[in-house]
Amino acid sequence: MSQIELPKAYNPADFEDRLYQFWQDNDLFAPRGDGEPFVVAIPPPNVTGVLHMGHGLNNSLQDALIRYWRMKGRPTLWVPGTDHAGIATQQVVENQLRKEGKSRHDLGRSAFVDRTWKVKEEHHRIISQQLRKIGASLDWKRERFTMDEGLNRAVRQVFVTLYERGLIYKGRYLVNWDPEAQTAISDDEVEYKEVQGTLYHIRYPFADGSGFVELATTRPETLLGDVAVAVHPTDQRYSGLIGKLLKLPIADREVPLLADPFVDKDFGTGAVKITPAHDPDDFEMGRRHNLQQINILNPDGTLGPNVPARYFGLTAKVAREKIVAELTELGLFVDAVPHKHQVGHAQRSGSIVEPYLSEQWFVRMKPLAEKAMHALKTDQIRFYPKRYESTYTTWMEGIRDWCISRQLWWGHQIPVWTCDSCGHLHVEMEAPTTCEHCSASKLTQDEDVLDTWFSSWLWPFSTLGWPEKTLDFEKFYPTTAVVTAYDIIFFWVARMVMAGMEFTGKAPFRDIYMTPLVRDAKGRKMSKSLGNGIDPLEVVEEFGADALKFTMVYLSSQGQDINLDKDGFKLGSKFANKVWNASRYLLMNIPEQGVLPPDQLTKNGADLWIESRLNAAIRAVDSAMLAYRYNDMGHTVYEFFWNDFCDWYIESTKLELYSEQPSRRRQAASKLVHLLEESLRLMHPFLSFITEEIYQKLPGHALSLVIAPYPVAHPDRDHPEAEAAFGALQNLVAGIRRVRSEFAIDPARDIEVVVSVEKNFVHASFLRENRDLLAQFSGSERLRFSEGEQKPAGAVTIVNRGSESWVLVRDVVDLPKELIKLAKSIERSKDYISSVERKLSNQAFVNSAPAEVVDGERNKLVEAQGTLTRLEAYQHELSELA
RNA sequence: GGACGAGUAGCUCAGUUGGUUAGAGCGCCGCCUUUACACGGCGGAUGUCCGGGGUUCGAAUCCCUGCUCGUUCACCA
Repeated sequence: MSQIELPKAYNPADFEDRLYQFWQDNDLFAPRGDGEPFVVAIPPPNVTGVLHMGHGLNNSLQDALIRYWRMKGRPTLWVPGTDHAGIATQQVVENQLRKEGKSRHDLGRSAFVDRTWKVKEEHHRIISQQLRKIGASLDWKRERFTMDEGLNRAVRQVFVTLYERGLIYKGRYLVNWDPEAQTAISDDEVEYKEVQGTLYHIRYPFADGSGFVELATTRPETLLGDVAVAVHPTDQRYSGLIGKLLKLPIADREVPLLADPFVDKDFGTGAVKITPAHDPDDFEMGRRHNLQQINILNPDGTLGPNVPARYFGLTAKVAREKIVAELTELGLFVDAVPHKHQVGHAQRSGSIVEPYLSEQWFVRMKPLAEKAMHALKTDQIRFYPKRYESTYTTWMEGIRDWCISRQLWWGHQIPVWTCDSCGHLHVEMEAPTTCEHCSASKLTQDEDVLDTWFSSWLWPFSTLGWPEKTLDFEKFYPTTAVVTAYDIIFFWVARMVMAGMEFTGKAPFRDIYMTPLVRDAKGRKMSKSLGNGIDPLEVVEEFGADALKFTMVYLSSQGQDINLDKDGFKLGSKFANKVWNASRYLLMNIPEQGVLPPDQLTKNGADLWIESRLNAAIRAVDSAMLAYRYNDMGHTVYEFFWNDFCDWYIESTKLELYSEQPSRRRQAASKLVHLLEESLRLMHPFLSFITEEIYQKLPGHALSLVIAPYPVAHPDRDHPEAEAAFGALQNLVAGIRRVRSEFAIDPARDIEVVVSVEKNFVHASFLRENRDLLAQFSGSERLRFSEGEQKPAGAVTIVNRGSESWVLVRDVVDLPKELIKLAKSIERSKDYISSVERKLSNQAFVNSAPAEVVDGERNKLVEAQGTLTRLEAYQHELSELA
């Protein structure tokens, strides 16, 4: 029969690239057809680097989703794109320059930006290549970049609109300052880490020489910016002293002692120094008391203006030591005690964040957050898993204004122009040529750029053409789902909902699936510094893209992080290998007279059983998809294909496949081909390349699996009775196999088995009809059914529900061993029976449990008692022998 | 300090509304190179479902409590 050959070894590298090219050449990733679209905008990777395993996971999961819905027939679109990643990308270029001994200022803004574009191009090329390698079915014609012309327009439009709505303002505030990147960053870009610091106790003398106030601080160097000392108004220790002046050492200023209820009486000495320009709390307190703000830092974090000359240019660390030394000399230093506290670090550069006074642009977030909360309350968005709702809500409730200006060159320059003559502000889409106020023609654009997230938060609609009313926007917005890691809820997900609600009046997507995080085998976060990351491309090279995707799907449960080393991908690779080999086997048995159409197939018990199992698998995948339960999808197809289809169904057909009669061979082979074809469609979202490669070899195949219909569960293929009957057959076979294994009977040796079935056992006739199958599976050509005969002496007895089987292995029976095992089985059986009996004799159970549960227990009891009877008879017989 | 999550087989973890004699993958043990697959087949062993209470006819599953880990948010100098 052998007609079609597949290479003996599964080698994904042989066909993956070719197939991806084929898919692209035929434009199969473009949305097609009518109906409700299914749309996902890719979380745009940063053009700073290359893809890491987080992308591997995330894009594998999206691809499975996209391919499934595409096969389901919905117009399906997955929009590709990348993010310019302001600080990160600028840093890459600055690091390059540093190696060349230059700074960005040596190049100048425009040359620097040009150079950054080149870095962008290079990384972009790699990233898009990588996404193709892992098989991501993105519609590349629609690819976008956060700084392409269309998105620039969207960004400007949003800035101008927010400004006009009074939601953007400029102001001089204390912001988080990254002294390394020398830019402001938002609150969300600050990561607090616990650091072992020191609490310094120091004294400030009263100006009139009447003693001193002792206070505690972790940052003595900020003394140079102090403008007051505060205590709690009801603090007895300081009553009567409020309002007196203190002489600030070193800085030689006089500062007042104030009362403010914010101060905690129980911390330190109950007195706190106030540095409004360098501490958020002090900033607030300074405003309440109308205090001066004295900035003492340069943009690079060294001490700068407003400090004594000997402190100029010192780093905070050095200045701190110097201050402590000077205070000691002055006799004002009391003590230094170890103190753990939280210190903010910049997410990107890792440097310690300085609260820093500067003029920045902010977005007023409360009104936006309210709309975004409304979207959740009205079920316009749904989180999977649901518990992330509270993360979202909590953040929205505590929202603070968003500092959006960055002192960088790489990014969207702020669309604000100031008139050189009169200082009038113009917030416009395009550069104005004359001042609307004084008609002067010289205007200067704000030098700063916008936070990267100010373009990312528009992603679901800006990529579809907004603010233009494009066909894509009309048809594909709002999108359906966003798939991303949970650590990005604040930065991206929440803000996208805000932007969607504010600018389009709609939530930008309905479903929010939070992926797990990939960690290393020890559960640590993968990071460059630890060197424990896994390169998804290496996984593709070693195991194939299908192995990558299948493993990721199989291991992604609801919200549980995945611990994995590279060997973990063997899971997917072994499964793909299994699919390969089973398919190879079936392909070499394609009937030479051609595959029979489904309506000419005659179905036996095993056929009905596998059909029913397939139906169940399809339903399980369908419901798992709706709930984003990836691991369920993976387990379902794995178990269906491997356990049901390969281990039982294919094995069951061998009898037919090797039959003397060509018609029987053709029947069996045809059924197998149809089932294989349907299985390939079932598995295509999870094993895209291998299923396509095999599908392309099937007789009568269509253009591609990518656009083939996903299998549908047909009620007329449900056969619960066939499933139960086949289950009984499987149990019987397992029993015989166990005996074979336990008695170490050579698999090649034919044994004699006699099966005695209870007359009224529901599956009695099924078992009899499938004698040949039982014989085949149990390796017993001579297997027969007893016709009222007695059990032959010395046979091993296998007790099943509704039957017992006698295996004639007189010579090899190890009586003592067999008796021990039997005793164990009997004990277990008795325990079980008594537990069921207890249940059934409990009136409360019988009365309150549902009838079907009670009936189920009754049936179990009857069966178990039958089983026990047979076990005991066997035991009796064995003891006679012994 | 708050919130959330986790604690189930040697390891990594499933276990959806309470009702299975508690499962998977890997690992381990035994047999088998049976004409698709040794990345295989067949069989096997291993669990006070973290501890303690409670609700219920019935709890790995619900409630309370304790312990241990993790994540995240938080202005305490």
